[in-house]
Amino acid sequence: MNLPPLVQSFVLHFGEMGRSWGINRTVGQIYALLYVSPEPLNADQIVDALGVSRSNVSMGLRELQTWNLVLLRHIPDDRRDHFTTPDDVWQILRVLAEERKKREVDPTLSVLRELLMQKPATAEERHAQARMAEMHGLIEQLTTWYDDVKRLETERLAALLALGAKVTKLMEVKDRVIALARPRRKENV
Amino acid sequence: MNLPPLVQSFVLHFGEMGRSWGINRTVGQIYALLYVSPEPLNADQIVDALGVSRSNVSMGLRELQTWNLVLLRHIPDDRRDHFTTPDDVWQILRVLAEERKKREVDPTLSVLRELLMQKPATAEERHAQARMAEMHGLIEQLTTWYDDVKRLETERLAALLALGAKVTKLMEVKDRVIALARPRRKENV
DNA sequence: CTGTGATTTCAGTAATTCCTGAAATCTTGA
DNA sequence: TCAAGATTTCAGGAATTACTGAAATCACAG
Repeated sequence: MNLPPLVQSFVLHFGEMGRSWGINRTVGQIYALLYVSPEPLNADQIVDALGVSRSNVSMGLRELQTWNLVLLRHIPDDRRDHFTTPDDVWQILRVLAEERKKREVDPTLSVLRELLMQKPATAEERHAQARMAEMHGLIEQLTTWYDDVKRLETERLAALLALGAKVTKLMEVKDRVIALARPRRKENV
Repeated sequence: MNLPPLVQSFVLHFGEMGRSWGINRTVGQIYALLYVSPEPLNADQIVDALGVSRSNVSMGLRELQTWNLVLLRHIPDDRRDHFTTPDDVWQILRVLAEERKKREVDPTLSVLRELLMQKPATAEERHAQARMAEMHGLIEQLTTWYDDVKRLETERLAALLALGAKVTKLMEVKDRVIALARPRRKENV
């Protein structure tokens, strides 16, 4: 591996971290390298930088493309493909969230739905199904929220984050205002 | 494996899913089994249910305990340890979020901080550092939000989720009210 | 203490995943 | 159409991770 020390540390860290992210070392390293690189890189440059085989880089880039984490750039008068990452980190976050949901959450949701349709044959199965229903309910709430929030422009999303838990204060205020506006019923929202 | 069909499907799914979650098949299966089981189970019952070796179960339970995903229950007049999962799914979610943050986010944050302290030697390193700063900023915003929100009681958290993107509407209203209250300055928040 | 049963450890093996070099395929300029 | 360069595929070996059975350790009732 032949990289400036700062970049190398970053790349190595991402390589190791890849483990807990479900991608292999090389894929993690390629991503990190492209992320910090000032220019798009072609496959051979990645080979040189990381010291892994050409074919490994090819497979790694492929995987990153299926994750939509990498962009293809054409450089004039150069036949080779060059790669970058999107440069807006919020955009990267969105893509990452979407892909992880697709891989980690959606399949589970669909299995749960399927199992919840079946008729339990025993008390044990009935209990199991009740537990699955709880899990299903939670996941559905989370994904509904996510689908809702992911549409926000970055500006608003950031504002929402900045507000954090203080949002609940806002909700209380809203409830009070509404209560004032129509004071006849007690339980209104 | 010797389980009612409904439970078996669920357990098998979690075993497979474990891959993309950084845990191995057995660990995923043990967790799923405990999650749907009406009673706490001891290690031998898990062995029977899943058809894996006793030592594998022992290691799996160990890992689940380091994740804080499993509870130890003592059954009167029984020397063997029995295991369950917390039964509140929201609680499970909290634990999961906390653990994943600890494993997947915190190490990266600390590496980034460290690298950002160093002096860049070249233009390339300067650019890399700028990119790292962007990433660091985003992660910090997210974790600040998370630290804030995780303290909410389940009630409020659920209300917040239900509101979803509509929160921004609320924020607009707030801004308008404030603008009305002090109309002299334009850019106020 | 001691004996019984429960649990963990660990070395070896099985299974899986990763990576490579060689060959095949694709792409494009001449 | 061909040749040169670029990229991908893939079989096999390397590295890593998962799992097992046997032995060690632990916990506690008698």
